Amino acid sequence: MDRFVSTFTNKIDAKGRVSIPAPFRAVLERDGYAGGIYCYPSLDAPALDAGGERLAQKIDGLLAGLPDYSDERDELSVALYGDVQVIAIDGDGRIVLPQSLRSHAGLQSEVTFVGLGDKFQMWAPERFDERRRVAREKVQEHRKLLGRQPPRSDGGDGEDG
Amino acid sequence: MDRFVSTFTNKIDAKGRVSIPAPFRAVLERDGYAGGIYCYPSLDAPALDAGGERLAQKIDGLLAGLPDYSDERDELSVALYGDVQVIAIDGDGRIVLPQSLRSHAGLQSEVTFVGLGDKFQMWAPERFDERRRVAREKVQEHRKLLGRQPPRSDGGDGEDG
DNA sequence: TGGAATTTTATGGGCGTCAATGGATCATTA
DNA sequence: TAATGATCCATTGACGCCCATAAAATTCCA
Repeated sequence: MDRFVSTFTNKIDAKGRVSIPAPFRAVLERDGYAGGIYCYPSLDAPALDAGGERLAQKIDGLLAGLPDYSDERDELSVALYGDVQVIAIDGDGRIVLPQSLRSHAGLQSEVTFVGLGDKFQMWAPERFDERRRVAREKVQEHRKLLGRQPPRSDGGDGEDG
Repeated sequence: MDRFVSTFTNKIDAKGRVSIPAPFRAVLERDGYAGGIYCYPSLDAPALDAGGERLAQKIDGLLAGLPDYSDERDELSVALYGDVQVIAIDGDGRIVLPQSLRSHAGLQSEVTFVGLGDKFQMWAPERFDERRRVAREKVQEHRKLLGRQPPRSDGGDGEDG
């Protein structure tokens, strides 16, 4: 299993250090950890996106499809690479987030790590709670669209919620 | 195809551990147990939903159709993954539920495990009794509509811890 | 068929390990 | 030398792992 899953909340200490949850570290190592994680402000949320080598390769893959020196490629590479920071993990599994990233996510004393499969996000706990509320509503909508079919002989997905 | 069926009630011990009913464990193992069960708050009930790899694949399947780095994917993956916790099963078939999940379901000293086919739910026994009572009434109404009478005297349905 | 022996389960507790956190020491550089 | 950052060390609390016990179910045998 080499996907980021589950959520964890850790503290930021007086020096600005945060422990990356051990399960996430394990994923990063298996992913081919190369000295640092890739971290950037989420495009559509007050949070930070982060990941390892696989995430970096995915970003590369998106650019690969576009012709060199096209406007799209320039714009997209600025959007994708422009704010990316490579952050080192210390011997105890901790990172220090630069001020610019911290302010984007409004991080104060705690960080909630949210596994999203190929990458993970870092949130201020309060903001994540709010987002989660919204997210649950959206899932309910999807559930109405996808699930909730009359039970077939197969049984299928009761999806009772 | 192995499915989660029946209900069982087990105790939460002083360390917060609960035994997963042996029949459910058997289903999880045949399902390709990979180190933990996937668990999240039920969307429309004071309970927890849980399952094994098959449930995880269902969640992944919802995301599979969406392009990487689209807004939809980001939002939906937060929605789907955000609440999910991966919970390890110890050598004796027990799990420890995080505080956040316990409070959603109001779990105190006992947990009622309810099989729902592809997944199962965890309830506080009192709350599940209430839910079951409502469900039975609805079933009775259906029977009347279908012109069938309950064949047996029916009483409690055993199956408890 | 009935009862004894054996296996499976649920539950409780002890203990060692590891992760998270805080603090100290050392290096680096302005 | 002061300040900043990086590496190392220490504590503590949680968690994983092991064993013990009792109850229940299952198997086995007379």
